[in-house]
Parts: sequence; structure tokens; C-alpha cells
Amino acid sequence: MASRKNGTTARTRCEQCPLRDFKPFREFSSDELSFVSNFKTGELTTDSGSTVLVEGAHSAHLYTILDGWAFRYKILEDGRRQILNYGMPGDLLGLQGSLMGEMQHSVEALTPLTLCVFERDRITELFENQPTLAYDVTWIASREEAILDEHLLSVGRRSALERAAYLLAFLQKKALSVNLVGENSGTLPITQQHVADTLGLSIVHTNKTLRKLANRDLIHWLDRGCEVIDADGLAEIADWEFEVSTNRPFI
Amino acid sequence: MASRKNGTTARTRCEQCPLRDFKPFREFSSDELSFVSNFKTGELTTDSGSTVLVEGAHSAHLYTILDGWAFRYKILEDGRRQILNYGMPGDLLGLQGSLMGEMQHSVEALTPLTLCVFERDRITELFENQPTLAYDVTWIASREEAILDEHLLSVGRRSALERAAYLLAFLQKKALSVNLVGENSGTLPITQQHVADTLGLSIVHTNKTLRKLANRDLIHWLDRGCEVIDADGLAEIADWEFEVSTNRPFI
DNA sequence: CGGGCCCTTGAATTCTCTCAAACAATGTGG
DNA sequence: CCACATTGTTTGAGAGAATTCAAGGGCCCG
Repeated sequence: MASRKNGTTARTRCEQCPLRDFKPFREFSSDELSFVSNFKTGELTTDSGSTVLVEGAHSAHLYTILDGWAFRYKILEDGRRQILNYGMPGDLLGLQGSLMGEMQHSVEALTPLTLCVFERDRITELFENQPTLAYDVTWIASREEAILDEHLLSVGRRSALERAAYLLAFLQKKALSVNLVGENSGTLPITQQHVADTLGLSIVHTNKTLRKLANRDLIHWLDRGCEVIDADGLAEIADWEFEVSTNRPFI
Repeated sequence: MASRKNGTTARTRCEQCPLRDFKPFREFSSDELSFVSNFKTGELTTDSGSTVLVEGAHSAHLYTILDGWAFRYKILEDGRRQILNYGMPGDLLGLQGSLMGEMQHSVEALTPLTLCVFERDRITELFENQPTLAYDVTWIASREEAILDEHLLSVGRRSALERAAYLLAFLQKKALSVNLVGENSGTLPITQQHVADTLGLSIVHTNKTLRKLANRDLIHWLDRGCEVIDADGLAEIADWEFEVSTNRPFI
């Protein structure tokens, strides 16, 4: 288990949640807002690199990312790791564990994280009293599924270059939507090992593939991060279109 | 668009749904049952090979498989196809489209299918009046996500032999749970092309890989189907464990 | 200053793909 | 009933992609 800085009580009040100002998210009714405000039992801060949720565990909590980057992954017995998806502000962590008992994947912080903490046991309350929020939760689960579909298509059928292009375009567009990077600024806080473990490639081949993208001036690879220069160019290589989802929910 | 035999009104009454007799599914309260019975607007029968849902479409319907096999897939512009998952009795089709507007993948019948038909627009009713069923829908979405995670791990990190072993073990166990095959009988109604498109391999290499499994007497490959001899042996090769989910929901 | 982590590169090996060809089973029309 | 087209499986061989092994360099931190 990894280290955690601390777990203080709620600092950010839901009524003043900074995420509500972002374009992509939908508005809450005052009823929904007060429910969520009460549903949130605290806030958790973690170091970069710490493990937030562990495969096999029965976590008592459910989190929404308030700030920072995370990733979900699974590992085989001999250590081979597959990164499944990345989490950014507004993303829900641990829903699977809440519904199905045991976590089937782990979650690790890519940067220092700020998480809103919810009690797993109280999710029934949400379904019983807040049908619109329940719908939102299902929407979120369904969206995650759609993204996994796209990842699976990528890993299964795209070439190494296309895969890398897709991943970086995806991360850039997603980060952009929640202001983690700007249109022409900001870096993705990942290493080439993360890219390799997401694409299902070795680190050596990943390195050579990223070099090709860098040589075409689509990205700049920095010390431990990636600056995306031309996300649309990347998306084009991958034959991928980003669907701009406005009005998306979060809890 | 593919051909369809016909689309008659409900034949099978929910109160006498044959799926309710299977071990893995949970019981309904009479209230839930009457809601679902009313929620179901008809029954649809399709030929093997027909397309049930198309990527990009705004389907007005949502289906539960009552009988038969199906698969979900996505294709790239140049025709490369990735099969995402397989559908069997009790599985929900088209939820993503219902929640997010547009279908992001297609669904095709692997055998003749019998589907329960629901109206997309009425899903809000379900969330508003049936919190337990709403929870079930979320559970189902979440479970699909967990399966996709496992597939992604497989395609990303397992060797060709491990991948094939995992897939066949998965299909066999899943089919077994809904009586589509017996413990020592029944075949998976797939071609090697389906296996290839699921594993992200070429058909030639898939053929050679399946041959290895057949030579070890783990499977028998028939004309257009696969007979699994030793599902546990396959699962062992893949370092995979099937989680027996008893009491799982379906709509 | 040493150790650890990350990026980079070359070379040999292994895996997987494409191309090509054949055969078996099925179905159709004459 | 046979000729023929179609679909699915099988095999070999050469080409291409990706892996492992190996090694070196840069940077940060204790």
C-alpha cells in the first residue's frame, strides 16, 4: 500500500465546486447539489505515485477526482501491466468495486491528487432519492465503457504509430476539456513506460514510435511528460474523432 | 442494413421468462416484474448474421437477449474490425446509445436471435420509479466495463496463445452460465475470423494458434464452431480466473 | 558523488503479418 | 444430380513488425 499525505475533512464545498465552472459539465439543481454536498464525506489528498485503490480490495469508498491525474490498470501474475484508462477531474473512481464488491483493477496517482470521498454504502440512497443523479452515474459508467471500446479497437487493430497517435490525441483532448492543459500549452504527466503499458507495446518500441511522431512535429517529448503540438494531426493519423460531450454529468 | 425475419409483438410473457429459472440471475419482486412486463414493448427475431444495431445510428430501442448469440464490434475506415464483446441471454444491447444518443459500436447476430424490445425514451421512467432496477442497469454497465478491462489486458499484454486460451475459456464459462452449452457438450458458434477479430490477430496466425490448443486437447475446432474440452486448462494458460457471479441482475 | 529513474540507440531474435495456394463443406441453379 | 460459387479452414514461405538484450547518457535527489 502506498503513502498518503493526509485525509482531512471537506475543504472544498460542493456549492463552490470549481468543476462546475467548466463548460463540459452540466448544471445541478439545488436539490441535487445539496444531496451531493451531504453525500460527500470528506476530501483526500495523495502523493504522486501512490495507490488509490487496489485490485482485490473491498474499498469502503468511492471517489471523484477534484484535481490531478490518475490511471487505472490491471497486472498479470508475472508483472505484465496493462493501463486501462486515465482519470482526470470529474471522473469517478471505484464505482465497479462499489457495485460488484471487489475491485477488479487498481488505481494509481499520476500527479498529486485531490479526491472527493463518498461512502460506498450510501450509493443506494442515491438511487432511491435522486433518480437524475442515478441516471448520471449510469451515464458515466456507460461513457467509460465507450472509451474502453475505443481503446480496445486501438490496441487490437491499430498499428503502433496509429495507437500512439490515438492515445496522445485522446489524452490531450480529454485534458483540454477540463483545463488541465491549454490549447497550446501544458504537458501530459506520463512517462514512456505509461505509454507502452497503455498501448500494449514494449518500452523500446514505444520510444522509437514516439520519436517518429516527434520528428513529424506532432509532439515534443520532455523529461517526464509529453507536449502535444498538433492533436488534430494525431487524431487524423489514427482515424479517430473526438466527440465533444457538452453537458456531461459528474457527481 | 441486414434482413430481419419479422418483428412480432411479445410472445414470451415476462412473468414466465425462461431466464428466471437460471441460477445466476436474481429474483424479481412482483412490483419489478410488472414494471418490466410493461416496459417490454415487443419481441424481435433476427436471422443469424443480421445487424441489430449500427454505429452512428440513434436507435429508438434497447434490447435484452432472450435467446441466441451476438457480438459487438467497431470498425476503422479501411475495414479493420475489432470485436469488443459477446452477448448472450440476459445481456443488454444498446444501453450506450440510449444514454449517449448515438451508437458508438455495432451489434451483429451470431445465431438467430430473440430479443426483448424496450423503448429508449422510457428509460427515464425506470430511473424515476424503480431504483432497484436502475441500480441493476448500472450494475450491468459496470460489469460490462469490468469485462472490457479484462479483454483489454488480454489484447494488450497476453501472448497469442494466452489470448486465445482466455477468450475461449471466457466464452465457454459465460455460455455455460446461461445454459447455451453444457459442461461437456455444445459448441461456440464462431468462426476463426471472429476469434482473430477479437484477439487482434490475423486469421492465419489465429489458425496456427488454435491448432496448438487443439493439439493439446484443450479444444476441438469444428466446421464453424469451437468445442471447448478443458475450460479450466485454458484459463490456467491465460492466468485468468472466472468470477462466478450468482444473483446477477437483468432486465 | 553515487544511485535511481528515464530516455535513447543498435543488434539479434522472435513473433506476427501478408501473400499464395489448396482443400473441405455448403448451397444454388441448371 | 452435377457444376459452380462461396465460405471457412489449413499450410508454407518470405517480409515486416515488435521484442529482448545490451549499453550509454542525462537528470534529479539524498
